[in-house]
Amino acid sequence: MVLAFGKDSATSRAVADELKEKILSGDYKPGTRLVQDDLASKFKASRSPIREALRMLEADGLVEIKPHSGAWISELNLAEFEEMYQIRERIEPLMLRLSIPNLTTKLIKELEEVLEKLSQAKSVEQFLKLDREFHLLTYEGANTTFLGEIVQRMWNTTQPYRRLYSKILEQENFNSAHLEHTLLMKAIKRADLDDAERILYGHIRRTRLELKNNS
Amino acid sequence: MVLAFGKDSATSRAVADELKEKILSGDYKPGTRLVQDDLASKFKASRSPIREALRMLEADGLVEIKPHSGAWISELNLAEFEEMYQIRERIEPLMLRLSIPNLTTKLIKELEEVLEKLSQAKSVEQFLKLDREFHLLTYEGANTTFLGEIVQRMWNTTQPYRRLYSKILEQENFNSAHLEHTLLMKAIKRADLDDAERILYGHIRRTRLELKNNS
DNA sequence: ATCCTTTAGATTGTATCCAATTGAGAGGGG
DNA sequence: CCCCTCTCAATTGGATACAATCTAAAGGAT
Repeated sequence: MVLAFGKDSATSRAVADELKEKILSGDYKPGTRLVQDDLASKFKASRSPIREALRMLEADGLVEIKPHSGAWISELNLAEFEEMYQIRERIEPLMLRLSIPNLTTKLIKELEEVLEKLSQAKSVEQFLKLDREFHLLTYEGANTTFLGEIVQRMWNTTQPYRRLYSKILEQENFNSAHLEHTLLMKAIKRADLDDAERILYGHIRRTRLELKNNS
Repeated sequence: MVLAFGKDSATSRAVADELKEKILSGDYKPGTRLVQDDLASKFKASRSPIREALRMLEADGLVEIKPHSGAWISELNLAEFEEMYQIRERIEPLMLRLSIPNLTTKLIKELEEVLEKLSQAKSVEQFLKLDREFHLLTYEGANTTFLGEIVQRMWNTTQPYRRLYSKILEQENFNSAHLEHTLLMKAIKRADLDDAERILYGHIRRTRLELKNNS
């Protein structure tokens, strides 16, 4: 074992975390085959922890395992991407509702700073990173067991594709996004649960439809 | 939605399926510790496939694994149970909307038969079984990749608790449920997506609130 | 040339052995 | 009497060896 980074010293967890990083950052691309022996030698471990790591990534939706055949980094077609967004439309507003009452002033200040940076983002890469940070921060107050996991999994698996599809979106989209983010911020600050839900729903929905129309 | 009882010959999958059955049927109860050696001798296999099976069950939300410590059958407290229902309120109406346009006449006939049996159910056990069958059948037309998995996972992890909590519900609850089921059936038959969504949302929500008030 | 069958190599699945970690109980100090 | 530390048995995590299975290329028949 060479890594020993994650929170528990288990090698399998460390391998899973490292692979996750590489997939989310776009380093490993969807459709890539993951061969256990290769990973084992790359991480200087045996295949046992590698296999466990692959199972963990499967649970995160990042990897697909076909029995007796192999493991591949999950691929989404446009229909599946749309499905994810439809699910997000329904559950992220709920998560936001559960979160807002528990947001501390410190978190709200942080949110405003991220929003400010987001409004000045120049590259697509930077926009994606800050957009993710902003939205996940708004959920920080939600004291949930399962919803947070589901939401995070959605963001994870769609991540490489947001990067891909962002390039086909017009500047106009980013303008709309900024306006919606600003409205969302205001609704959060006055703790208007219904309004916040509605704005977020519209925000995700609009993005989904723009993607559909531009593809 | 395809129920896809995995038909790959891997023993790890077989073990996972068998354990899943036992947990869902209430044979193995939440909180029970699963010791790898015991399972290995029980299934007459080595620990390797057992460990893989446990990882699969973890992905299904049926088991929790603590590093270097062990695996336990997932437990839900009331708050978590409520959270699950809140999630279901949001996503099952979506799944129903996606399903209805693709429901065949054969499926609708089947639905009506289940509904008829459901209205005559005498025992709690029978009611639970038929209720599950009815609802999951209404989703059969949904041609989804992820939503079906999420929904099924929700039904799975809450299963032992529906059995538990059903006993504290009044007869009145079952009457309401029957009326709602009938309304839902009608909405499905006339393919009224909005109405079907609304009825299902209310159905799940009412159940959640009744549980909250009676606990 | 195309399709089917065969077969060898690569890869995944399982068994077994050893190492690392946990946690419960014994024993000593406050 | 309580609490803290230490030790050891039980259990999980990882490495290695071997078996089962899949895949793709080669060869033969139509």
